[in-house]
Amino acid sequence: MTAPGAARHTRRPTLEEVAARAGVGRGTASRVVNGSPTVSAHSRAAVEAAVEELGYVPNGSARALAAGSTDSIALVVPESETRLFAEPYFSGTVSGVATALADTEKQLLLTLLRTPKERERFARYVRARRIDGVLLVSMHAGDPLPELLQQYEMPTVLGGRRSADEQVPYVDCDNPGGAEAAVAHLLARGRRRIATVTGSLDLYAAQCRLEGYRAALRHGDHPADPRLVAQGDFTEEGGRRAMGELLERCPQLDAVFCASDLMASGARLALREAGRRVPDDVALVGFDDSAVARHLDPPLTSVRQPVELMGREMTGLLLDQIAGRTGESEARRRLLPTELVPRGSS
Amino acid sequence: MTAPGAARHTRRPTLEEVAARAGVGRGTASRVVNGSPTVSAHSRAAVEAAVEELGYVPNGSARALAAGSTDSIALVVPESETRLFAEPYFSGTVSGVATALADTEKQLLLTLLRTPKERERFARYVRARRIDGVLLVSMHAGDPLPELLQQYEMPTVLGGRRSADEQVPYVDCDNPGGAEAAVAHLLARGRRRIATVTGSLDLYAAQCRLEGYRAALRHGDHPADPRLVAQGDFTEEGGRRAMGELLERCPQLDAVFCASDLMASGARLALREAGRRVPDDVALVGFDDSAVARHLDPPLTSVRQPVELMGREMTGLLLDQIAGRTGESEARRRLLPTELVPRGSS
DNA sequence: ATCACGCCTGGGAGCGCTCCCAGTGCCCAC
DNA sequence: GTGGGCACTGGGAGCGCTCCCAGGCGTGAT
Repeated sequence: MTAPGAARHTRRPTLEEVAARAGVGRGTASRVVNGSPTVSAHSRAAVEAAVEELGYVPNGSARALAAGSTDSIALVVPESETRLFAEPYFSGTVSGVATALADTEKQLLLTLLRTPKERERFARYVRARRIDGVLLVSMHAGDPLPELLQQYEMPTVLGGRRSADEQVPYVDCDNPGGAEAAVAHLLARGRRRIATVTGSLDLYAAQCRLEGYRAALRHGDHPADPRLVAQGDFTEEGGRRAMGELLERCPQLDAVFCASDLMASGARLALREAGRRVPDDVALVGFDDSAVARHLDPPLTSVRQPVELMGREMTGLLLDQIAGRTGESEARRRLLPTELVPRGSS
Repeated sequence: MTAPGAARHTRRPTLEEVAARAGVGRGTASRVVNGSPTVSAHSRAAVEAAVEELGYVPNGSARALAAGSTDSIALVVPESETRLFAEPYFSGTVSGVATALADTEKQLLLTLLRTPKERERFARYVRARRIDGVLLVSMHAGDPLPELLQQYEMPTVLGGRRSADEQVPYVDCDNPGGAEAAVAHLLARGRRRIATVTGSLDLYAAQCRLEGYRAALRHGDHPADPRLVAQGDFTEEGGRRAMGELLERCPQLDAVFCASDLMASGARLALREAGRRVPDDVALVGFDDSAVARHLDPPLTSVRQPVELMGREMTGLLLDQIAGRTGESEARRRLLPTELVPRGSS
């Protein structure tokens, strides 16, 4: 955080003034400030000195207007901030994005869309070209925002698809594979009556995890019993309630795969209330590998998503798009692997 | 989220084009768009129709350049995103700020400052006048950022003071009072050997809560025993470790006031490991009244901060500052009350 | 000497808005 | 009939930058 000594003007200096002081033209000054190579060493030094003495910082609005780019991108979360802050997925993504942006001049804006009013305002913000690109995270199946952004010709990357044939560039992780690995792991441990608590099924990720659960059973030549499937909503309370239903419907179940750690934590509560021991009576597996998983008693086996990496990849795709480096469609979507982390709960 | 039908141009329309279509001058068109009252009903209608037909949205950069304001404010968190997301304080603040901004045209930018590099970039962003004001949350005692922003003449409001004689406008809550109420409550319940786990003492809030603890003991004519004070760091693990120290130093303690719920949760773990029952053997009180408090077993008595309200107040002060409505110094700082929420742990 | 070519350079022409001033037209009072 | 006031309007002059074109000046080939 540098605070140039000479910067105590009320009016901030303009490029013109820098140029005058350096004894060069405005064009040359601009070239130096923007690192153009076609400037003589002499002029460059003079301008750099003037910039330093005057404490010059280019005016962002003017630059944006003239050049047509704002040097900022938005990370948009169409959720109440409660969920945002509860889930490790978001924090990891933010971290990855910030890391990828670290050696750019681009600024990250984190925007919550909680109400229709906020959505509308954001739409206006986009149309007013206040940002260069948008990262959309955790979009629900029918959400029209991505298409709206495309219509406005705003570069966009999704974190998580909305459906199998997502048209907008995206980064996603192998949800079915992760879920399948988790359930296969339970089968390998000799569990036979394996239940699942799903997430809100209007999220494609939740559907995929359910699909992975079913695939594992299929591949293990195991009958799928619809009574062993209960719907949660990615909250702890939802997990608890769903687990309660499962215990009522199928008291003899011996394992549960939950589509998120938070729900697994809720399920753990319900199991405790019902007097079931984990993992002795019932094995438990979650998804996300969040802090919750490590803090549970016993520690929760979980499926790790490479959230940080996803954030970085999303940023990469977006920067490509902004720069016009839009390769073939292959390069506009990315699928990252998940990994099972076995712990005491299974 | 409106998507005007006629908006399918590649080039977005300018004010000039709107004016031409409406058959008025640029000035009149601008007046209508900005809601100036001195426009005839006829012109207004014509311009509004043209805006609708063309799908006109004013260009933010041009507006910012001409008018000198960007219609966006930043909420800055100088912490790793891990802490940001773990603490209810932040989520409440974000919510309050967003609410206060809801019927403004201002956009909220959430910015993390994790590294010196990011701080520098943010400083440049501020100097480039990309935002109209800054909300700073959770600043450590010696942090120079607020002074830097003042030097850049950027309107600023702090969420939480850095010291007793904070010069920058701020909103804070009554930390000493809350802590004192918590400890007085423990005394009233007949506890006699009351320990405390403090937060990182480079945060003024942590010092205040410790001060409140001491004041309560003083007012209760109770000796203060330095062995009953252990330093934590606002994390769960820190709370656990501090509690361990306390149990070792003073096995006979019968109550603990923790400066945050997260630390109380860690303390709970340490107590359980040591075979102490809550509240029978040791009463436990936290601070924040977060979700953690309600989920603990038994539910945690805690001190509620009006976080949402704090966010709203901060925003109010900032908007006043931006609009130049800076009243006397009284109006530039605000202290909000805390409230004890008794639950099963005490 | 002449010309062509490269390297640098200055500054005009915008970018799309807001601000403001000088009108224009109209109505009412004298 | 004249003057003053009011309601509304058009468009010039910027805001501070980037883009780009025309030109100056040296160098080497002809």
